[in-house]
Amino acid sequence: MARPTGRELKSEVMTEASLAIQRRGVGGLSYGSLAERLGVRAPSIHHHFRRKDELVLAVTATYCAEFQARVVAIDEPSPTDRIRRYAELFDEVATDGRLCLCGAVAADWSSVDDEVRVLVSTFFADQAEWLRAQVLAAIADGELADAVEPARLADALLAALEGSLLVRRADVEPSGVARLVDALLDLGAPAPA
Amino acid sequence: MARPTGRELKSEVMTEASLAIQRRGVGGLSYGSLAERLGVRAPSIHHHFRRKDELVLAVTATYCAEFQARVVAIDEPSPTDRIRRYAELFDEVATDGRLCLCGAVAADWSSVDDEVRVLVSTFFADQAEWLRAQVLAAIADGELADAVEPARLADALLAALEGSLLVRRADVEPSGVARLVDALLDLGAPAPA
DNA sequence: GTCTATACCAGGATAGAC
DNA sequence: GTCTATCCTGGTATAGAC
Repeated sequence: MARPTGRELKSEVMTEASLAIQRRGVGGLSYGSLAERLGVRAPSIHHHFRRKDELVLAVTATYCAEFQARVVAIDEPSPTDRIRRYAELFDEVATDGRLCLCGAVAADWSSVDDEVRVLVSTFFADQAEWLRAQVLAAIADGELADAVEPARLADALLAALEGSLLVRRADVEPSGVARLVDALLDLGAPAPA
Repeated sequence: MARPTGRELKSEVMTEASLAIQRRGVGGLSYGSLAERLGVRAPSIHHHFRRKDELVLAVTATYCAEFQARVVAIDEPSPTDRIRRYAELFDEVATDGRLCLCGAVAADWSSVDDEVRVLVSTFFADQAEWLRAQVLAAIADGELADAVEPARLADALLAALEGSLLVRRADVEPSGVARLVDALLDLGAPAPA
C-alpha cells in the first residue's frame, strides 16, 4: 500500500522536503526522515533526486515560482490593502513555526550551492521590487505620506516579514505577522490621527 | 606554541563557537572545525563542555548578557537617536554575514533544548521591551507621532532588524541595517515634511 | 520505480595514557 | 588539561535484485 504506481512520489517528496526545510532548515533535511514520513525507503528518493543539492534546488525553484504566482494574483484596489494581503501570504506559507523557505535557506546560507543562492537572491529582489511598487502607488493615492522613501520602506517591510517569522518562534503566544505590517502602515498614514 | 598553560581555552572556545553559530547556525557548529580553528583536538573541547548542548547554552547566555550590557549603556539624549544607536549594535554584532546569535538559534529552533529556548525567548522579550520604552519616550518628546502604537512598532523594529541580517546575506551588495531603521523612524515623524 | 544491502564519511562522545 | 584511539550514530550515496 501507500506507494501505488508511484508517479506522484516525486512531487510528494518535493512537498515534504519544502515543509521540512521550512521547519528544520536545509541542514535538518534528511533523506531518511523524508522517506520515513512518506512510507518509502531513502534510495527511492535518490532515484528522483540523486543528490541532496538537486532536491534543495528543485524545491527552492518551485517555492519561488508558486509564491510569485500568488503575489501577482493579489488584486485589491487599494495599494496598502495589497500590502496587507501580501503579509497574509507570509502567514499562510509559514503556519505553525515554519519559515519562508527562502528565509530558511538564507539561514543555512553557507551550506547551499550557488545555483540555490541565485534563486533566493532573485526572490528577495523580486519581493522588494513588488513592495516598492505598492508603496509608490500608495503615496500617489495619498495612502502614505510622501516623505516616505519607497525603496527603503519596501526593504524594511520585507525584512520585518522575514524576521517576524524567526522571532515569533520564541514567542510564548505567537501571533500573525499581519498586525505588524498594520503598525508600519499606520505609522506612514499621512493624516496624523 | 598556541596552547600554553591553557586556562584561557575555555573562553576562546566560547568566542569561536559564537562566531561559528552566527555564521553557520547551531547545526553547522562542530567540535572538529572548532578544534581545528583553535589548533587543538576535539576532546580538549569536550573537557570544557562535555556535550554540545552545554556549549550552546553557555554561549547563548554570554551573548545575551553582553548584548544587554551594551544596550543599557546607550545614553543618547534623544529617544530616536537611542534607537538608531541600537540598530548600530546589530551591525556591530553581525559583521560579514553573521546573524544575531539569538536569531541563528531561532533559525535552528528544533535542534536546541528548552534551556536555550528560554534564554532566547527572554532575549527577544527584553529587546522588544527596551524598544517599546524608547518609542514611548519618543512619542512623549514629540519625535514620533502619537498615533503610533508603541508595542506594535517595537515588535516591528525588532523583526526588521533580525530579518535584515537574514535578507542581506542574499544581497549582492549588502548595506548596514541602520538605514532601514531610519526609514521606519522617518515614517513615524509627526510633521509631514 | 522501488526495493535490499551496503559502502562510506562526518560528527558527537567516551576511555584512558601522559 | 590535553592528547590518542575508539565507538556509535546518522546521513549521503551507489549497486544491483525485483
